[in-house]
Amino acid sequence: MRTAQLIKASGLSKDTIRYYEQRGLIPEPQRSSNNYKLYPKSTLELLDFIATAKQLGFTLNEIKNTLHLFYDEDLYCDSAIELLKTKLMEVSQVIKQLESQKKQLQGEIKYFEHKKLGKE
Amino acid sequence: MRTAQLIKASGLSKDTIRYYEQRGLIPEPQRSSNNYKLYPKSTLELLDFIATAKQLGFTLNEIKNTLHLFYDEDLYCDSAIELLKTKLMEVSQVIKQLESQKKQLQGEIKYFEHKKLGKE
DNA sequence: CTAAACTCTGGGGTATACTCCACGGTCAAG
DNA sequence: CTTGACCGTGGAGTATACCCCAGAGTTTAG
Repeated sequence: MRTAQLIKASGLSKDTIRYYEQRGLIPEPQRSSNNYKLYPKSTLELLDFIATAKQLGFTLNEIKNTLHLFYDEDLYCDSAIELLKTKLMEVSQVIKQLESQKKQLQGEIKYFEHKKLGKE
Repeated sequence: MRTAQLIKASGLSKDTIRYYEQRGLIPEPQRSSNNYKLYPKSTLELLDFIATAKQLGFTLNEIKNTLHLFYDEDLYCDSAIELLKTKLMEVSQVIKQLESQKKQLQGEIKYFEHKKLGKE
């Protein structure tokens, strides 16, 4: 498929696709005689894989290091599980930090509300 | 106080302080005859204010727009409360997103663990 | 045949919060 | 008087994930 089709099918912009190419997330496509890019179907699946991984909180770099899971998914349940668990811990960690931040914010709000009462 | 003292007292690097100056978060200090910077005490308090606001999740831009609260704190309980509540909602929102992300991750892990069992 | 649509490339810009480097002036100690 | 600590400046670099623009070739519809 050509660029336009891939754009439509993936929902990504040309620049994003190009960027992924430059970053080595998707393979360099073949070219037709006029130098237009010709993507194999697998690229679309790969873009979906990337989108999913992004949703799960993986960065493009992390995804790049995980591409073997896409190409050889069946062989690497263990690595996949490990990666997912690591990311799960990271996410949980961030949530914890944010929860603490939330508490601090609530504390500050109380402080100012109290102060305000004192003034009235 | 001179730069070195402010660095020690605030725990920030010279570059960070300079950056805050450039961004307009702290006022341009006076200069001694040799062109050395001379910070008033208030700058240190201001840096503490900034540090607190950062901890609460405010960006430098947001903090900059909030500086009147530092300079005139008593007069603006309402604005402070409003800002804090807005930020609280933002943080809560991010937490929600992360919670959903966490669930997705747990789902993926289950999927791969199930798959793994099927193979054994 | 021409204008519009499609495609390619290189390169710059965005936002965030700094860090680091190099060059040069200034000041205190020995 | 020299050496090292201190101070100042401008400007580049970092990481992330793109977006936007301009210039130029290609193809398709009318």
